[in-house]
Amino acid sequence: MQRTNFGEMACSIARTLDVIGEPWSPLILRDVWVGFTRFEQIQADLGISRKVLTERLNHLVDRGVLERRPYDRRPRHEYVLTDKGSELVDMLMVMVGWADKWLAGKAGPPVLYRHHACGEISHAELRCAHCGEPMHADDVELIPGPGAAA
Amino acid sequence: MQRTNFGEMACSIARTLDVIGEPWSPLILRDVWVGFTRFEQIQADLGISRKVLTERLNHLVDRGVLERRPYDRRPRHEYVLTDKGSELVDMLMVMVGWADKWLAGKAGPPVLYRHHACGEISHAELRCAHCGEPMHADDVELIPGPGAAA
DNA sequence: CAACCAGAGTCTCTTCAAGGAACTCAATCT
DNA sequence: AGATTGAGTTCCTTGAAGAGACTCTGGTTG
Repeated sequence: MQRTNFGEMACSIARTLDVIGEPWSPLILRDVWVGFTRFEQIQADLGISRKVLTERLNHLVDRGVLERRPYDRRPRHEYVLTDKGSELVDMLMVMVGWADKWLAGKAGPPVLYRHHACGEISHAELRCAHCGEPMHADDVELIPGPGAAA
Repeated sequence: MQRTNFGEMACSIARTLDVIGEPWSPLILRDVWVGFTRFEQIQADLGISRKVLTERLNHLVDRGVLERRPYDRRPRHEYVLTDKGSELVDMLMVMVGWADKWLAGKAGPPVLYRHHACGEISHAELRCAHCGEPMHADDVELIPGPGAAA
């Protein structure tokens, strides 16, 4: 789908999009996260074309986000999140929080999240890794980093 | 691009993807966030086709993520983030944090973020809105919510 | 006042990805 | 031996992305 090569841009957002920047990839990660780990399960759950699912899984494995793991002597495998992939789930949780606030409508959110540490139904919010205070769009100033374009 | 209608799925991730689920939209939001607010600026910065940029901007305005605002009596406008759009920037900050950790390579991150509250170079991390403890992929249990499919 | 210019699109055409459906292949169950 | 199942492949059609030229509107310049 991507004709443009986002991976080469000197932009961390573009680089992330090079890995999961078309709509199926986040949904595939979600499925693996919640326990749909096999090809047929994911295909049936999402209704994605088998061809596209094959491509996306290969891509995600290539990029080190998923790992293909045999669960039988037969040609049978399941897909599991690597550490790298697991940290992408943070992004999914932010998407969920946003959609639950702005798009859920009268029916309310389809899924709720219980936090193990406190046992409460909650959602994720962004905090500064340094001081712990909230960190949103207007709370930061952008400055060029070492990998900035020349 | 999307042949599949993600907006109708009972999944908050799919609903978010219906709004910004192809690769250009997050980059457009980033541009508006950092101050490229006019059509020509965004087009030149991203190298996106004018046709596609027009489509994406209209879509983002339709969904209430951006607002089209005249800055002259002539047909001249700029695009600004609404509150709804501003909260999507949270997602972009998580993408940035992930790419800076896993994809930046030797050169290091292209952009750094200084947090106004503490003045330090930092990045965003996810905390439970209820107890303030870290909240990642393995820290939550998913349970059906009121808007779950029947 | 005519000519020129800039911003913000629209139109057209080509190429490539998504969707859908049928087919393959290996190993196991009956 | 034949049917079944998981996990893909292959082929075809449709539609979105990309590139570039064209348009339209209201200033600005000579």
